[in-house]
Amino acid sequence: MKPPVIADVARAAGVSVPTVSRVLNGTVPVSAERRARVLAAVRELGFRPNGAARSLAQRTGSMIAVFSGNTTRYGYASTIQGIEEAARQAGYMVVISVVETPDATTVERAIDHALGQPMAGAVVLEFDPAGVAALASMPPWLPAVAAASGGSSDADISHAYMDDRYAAAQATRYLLDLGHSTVHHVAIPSTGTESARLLGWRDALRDAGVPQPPVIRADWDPMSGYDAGAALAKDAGVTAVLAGNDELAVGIMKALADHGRSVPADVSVVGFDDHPLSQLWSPPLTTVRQDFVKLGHQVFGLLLGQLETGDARPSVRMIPDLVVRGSTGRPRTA
Amino acid sequence: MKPPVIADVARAAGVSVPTVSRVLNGTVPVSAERRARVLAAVRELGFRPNGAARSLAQRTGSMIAVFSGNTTRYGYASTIQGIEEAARQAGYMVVISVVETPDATTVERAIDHALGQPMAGAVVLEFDPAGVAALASMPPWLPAVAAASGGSSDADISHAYMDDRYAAAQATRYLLDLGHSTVHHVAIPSTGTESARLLGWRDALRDAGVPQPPVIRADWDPMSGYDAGAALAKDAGVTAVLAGNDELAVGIMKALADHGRSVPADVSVVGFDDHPLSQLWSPPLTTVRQDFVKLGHQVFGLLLGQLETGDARPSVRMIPDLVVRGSTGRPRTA
DNA sequence: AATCCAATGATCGACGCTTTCATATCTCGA
DNA sequence: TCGAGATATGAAAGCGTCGATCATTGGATT
Repeated sequence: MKPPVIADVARAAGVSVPTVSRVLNGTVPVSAERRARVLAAVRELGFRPNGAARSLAQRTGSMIAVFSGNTTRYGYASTIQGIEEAARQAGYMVVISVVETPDATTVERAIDHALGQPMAGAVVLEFDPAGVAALASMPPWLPAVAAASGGSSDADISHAYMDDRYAAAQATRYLLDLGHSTVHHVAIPSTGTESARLLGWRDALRDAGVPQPPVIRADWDPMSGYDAGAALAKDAGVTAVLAGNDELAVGIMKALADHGRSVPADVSVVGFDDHPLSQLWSPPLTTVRQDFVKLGHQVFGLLLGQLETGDARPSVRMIPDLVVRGSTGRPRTA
Repeated sequence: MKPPVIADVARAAGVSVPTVSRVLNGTVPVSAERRARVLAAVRELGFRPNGAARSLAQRTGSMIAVFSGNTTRYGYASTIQGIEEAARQAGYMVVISVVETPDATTVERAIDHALGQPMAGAVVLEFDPAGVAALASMPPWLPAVAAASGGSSDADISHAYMDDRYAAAQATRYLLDLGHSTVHHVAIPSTGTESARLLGWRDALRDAGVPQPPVIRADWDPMSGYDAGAALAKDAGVTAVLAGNDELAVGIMKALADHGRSVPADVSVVGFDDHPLSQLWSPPLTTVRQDFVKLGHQVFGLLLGQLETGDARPSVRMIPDLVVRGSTGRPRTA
């Protein structure tokens, strides 16, 4: 049992192959009568044009590759969802290419693999070192854009980015304004240089002329937030923490609670991302809301523009906003 | 600037086009010296075979389509990750095709779109009505498998499934054994028939000869769990709740807390899925652990077997296990 | 040294679709 | 009524790759 091809349709409709093609693509007028015959044949046979042949003939694909790290993380999954929605709208399919580590072999393998297929363009999720490496290895002839958090490493490529540096500074200032003498930071893994969130936190502390506590490094696992929180809990001087993301914030809060320090009475905690569960926490988490789905829409829009006009669009900046909930308050002594 | 083609490589290496093809595919012996020249040319030009031409010529793709609902939900995202890992291992790319609703138009569009590309096979995430509908519309010539939770609607297609019915019954019995007089259930959206989780819950209650409270219907949004929890909180007779998933459980627990009922002292709550954050809750959530990543591996294995041997593999059953943490305990009066 | 048999390289179509290009048909104004 | 222009349609030529068929070379055999 094989799928029907265009010749089968042509035969069934009693027309030539190109005529069928013209009806399907609607570029050239076809008489109403033949058009009807063709459409009827298409429906009857359940014909679906062969994408491989199609992209071979018009030397352009209708798929876009998304290079991403672990797709189960909230920010990644949401951004991909946004890209997929926008792509589907525009008639493109999304191919996921996971790049787990930034080493050359892994990156090359992923790119080779993806670009072995007929791709119209690529979106790189430049949220981690692997993304940065992938971006650096993109072949020049492939239209590509990047979604980033806090600026891109590659100025030649247009990108949509969350201004996390600005937002982190804002969140830090908010804590400072509440009366906290300083703010600690538990950082997510960096993209090679320091994460924009860390940079913004540092900016705010510097501008306020406040001492900078040492950065606590965590990985993507919420449990590493727990470990960081446990360390923080032992230091009575800690009254405010900016977490690199909500998962980490949750781990931190749990550790704090387990060590007898209450949130927000003893310690204020601010997260990052506005994870769907963060508002259901006790207390509800104050966090920096990131609209990743919209970021996905935007970055795909950039790519689409590039695909249609041929030249790159200027980058798009998105500003996350602070959502104040129950996990932050004035320090005891203020 | 255009990507190099095989003819460019042949010219650069001073050999014929088929020779390059043979070096690349390694089917027929080629002299060591020419082979070296070809490989050098490939590397230098950055040549990558055109997938469209390739799949057209050998009429088989190296991509597999995954039909899924909203990809940001934990179970979906994790399963897709598992599929992607296994597929990458085996040299396949994963194409995401989101089917948002079960209506014919949406399903047809998604399938048309995906199958327009050269697909080797398809995996359907049969976790919701949209998945069921997608499965029903799969063309017969495409090798397809399904990942399901609690049995598949289609006996002709091999599937890997979590035995949620069994697991839900087990979890319910666990609560009953703790001394609760009955167990309430907040259900996730069903797949057309009732969800396996609901069925298992009902099994356990029936077998125990215990009255079945009315089912509370929720959707995928954690906030709908909150609403359900608020309703439950008003009924003093409620001492145990089996939630359709962890997100819902979190919402329920929050509502319970907001209404002055403590967990687990007043009400025991059991979740489903073992979401990464559920152990960091206060109290840590007792839940039914589902290894979705492994489910993804398994279901891809099924597809791969089918692709290689041509005939379908028997279905694979996976048994989730109950993880007892802090959100459950004996009822006050027991 | 002549013949035959590997071993290896080159030529020649598919594959399914799009896209010139040429042809048949038709319309309309002079 | 006839020719020019417009228009629908068909024939043919790729798109980049792979597989089968042919042609060639070198060496081994007698």
